[in-house]
Amino acid sequence: METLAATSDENIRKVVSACVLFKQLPAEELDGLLAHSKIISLNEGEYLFQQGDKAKKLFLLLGGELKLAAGSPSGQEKILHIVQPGQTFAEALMFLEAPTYPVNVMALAPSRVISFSAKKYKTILKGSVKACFGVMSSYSVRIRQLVDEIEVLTLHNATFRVIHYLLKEIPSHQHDAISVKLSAPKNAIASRLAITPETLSRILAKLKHEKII
Amino acid sequence: METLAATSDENIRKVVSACVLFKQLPAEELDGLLAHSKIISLNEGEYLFQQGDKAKKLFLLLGGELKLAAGSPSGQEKILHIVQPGQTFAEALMFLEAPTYPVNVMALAPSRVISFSAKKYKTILKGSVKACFGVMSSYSVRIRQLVDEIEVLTLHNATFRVIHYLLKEIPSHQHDAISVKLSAPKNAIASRLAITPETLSRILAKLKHEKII
DNA sequence: ATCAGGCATTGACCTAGGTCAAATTTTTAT
DNA sequence: ATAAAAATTTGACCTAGGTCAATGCCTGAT
Repeated sequence: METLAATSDENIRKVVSACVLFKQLPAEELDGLLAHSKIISLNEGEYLFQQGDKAKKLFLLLGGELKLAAGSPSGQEKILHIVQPGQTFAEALMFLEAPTYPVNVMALAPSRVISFSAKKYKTILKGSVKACFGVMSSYSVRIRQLVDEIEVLTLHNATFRVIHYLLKEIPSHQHDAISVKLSAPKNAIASRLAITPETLSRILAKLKHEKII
Repeated sequence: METLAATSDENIRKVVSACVLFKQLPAEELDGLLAHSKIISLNEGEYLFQQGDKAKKLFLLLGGELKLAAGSPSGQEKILHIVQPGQTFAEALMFLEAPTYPVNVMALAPSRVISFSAKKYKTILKGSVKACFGVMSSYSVRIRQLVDEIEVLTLHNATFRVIHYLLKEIPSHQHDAISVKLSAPKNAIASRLAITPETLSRILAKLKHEKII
């Protein structure tokens, strides 16, 4: 089940240093950071943290799958992001004043996460412009994605959003793809697209009927 | 009409160096940047750039008011941000590969903008961790705002969004405020909230009727 | 003062997509 | 293999908010 599982210390180091936020760090700094890091295992359905908790750490997913979601008082929730192994998250809060997580994070599958002290990481950043550039790049990308998402959410209807999502799932080679394997449970996709599972089901049925799928 | 108008070179320097992105820069670097900057005047309704244009500059609004908006093929548009004097924009694209503006920028009032070369600015950044920290902080804030906006757009209905917006407009002192002066034309507010002007009008009427306003 | 061209409001109507509930399929556990 | 639980699909219905069109309201120009 675990594809990119980082089990040994050796592997962990490799995964961590492959990540934009860490790849520029000199070896000894990385060691210092790793020394203070903690590995957390989550079962499916378990929460890493909740919306509103004080944000003092940043995380990297080693294996499994996580969802970042915001909940409304009325019980609905919107998935903002699904984290894949090798990706960091909660790293954008580091520079805020008294940061609080804006989402809660739940494991969609048994997962392993490594957590770093935001403070420690910032200290290291002070010594490395290159590392700062890594952070700035990754923030830029995130901002772009968020702006695009707002655009799609507000300017396009549900059917368009579904098609848009499907197209992005096709791995670009084989443009005339026959079948797309949905990488996530349908209700998660629905939440990402800000529609109900029922609507998603109907849209897919409609597309299957009248278009190519 | 112009409140924060920066007319003289003296003033411009002050406005620029008051901004997070520039305040950490050593004087000579700032001079270098200013030497390569250009001041652009826009009449109401004029565009600074359009969605899709190559992004090679970053901007600071000196005076006036701008809207950043994305347009859909069907002619609708969604205002993503209204820029006030002293604020920078398009700065998040600097670190992307072959960046293209994701929005178009139009003046809502006669405006003056100063533009800087993104490349030049990045070069300066390489020499100053402090400046990098300014950039990272400002990106963080932006990311947080965007995440919050997605949350509000997807999890709350139009009425809630209007109330939410109105509350943010009240300047925090005088919590029992009598009258709020809308700082923008109604149709701009509607677009920011991703609703039609008609709906906004109805919601305001409804609130006026049954609640305090 | 008067008129024209925009905003803003109001009304009538409509539709995308939500809600609730039942039926079906898939998954998981025994 | 079989039962129980969960996820998905389908159907009937409803409502928030969009669309289109008419009307009133300013503001600035003649």
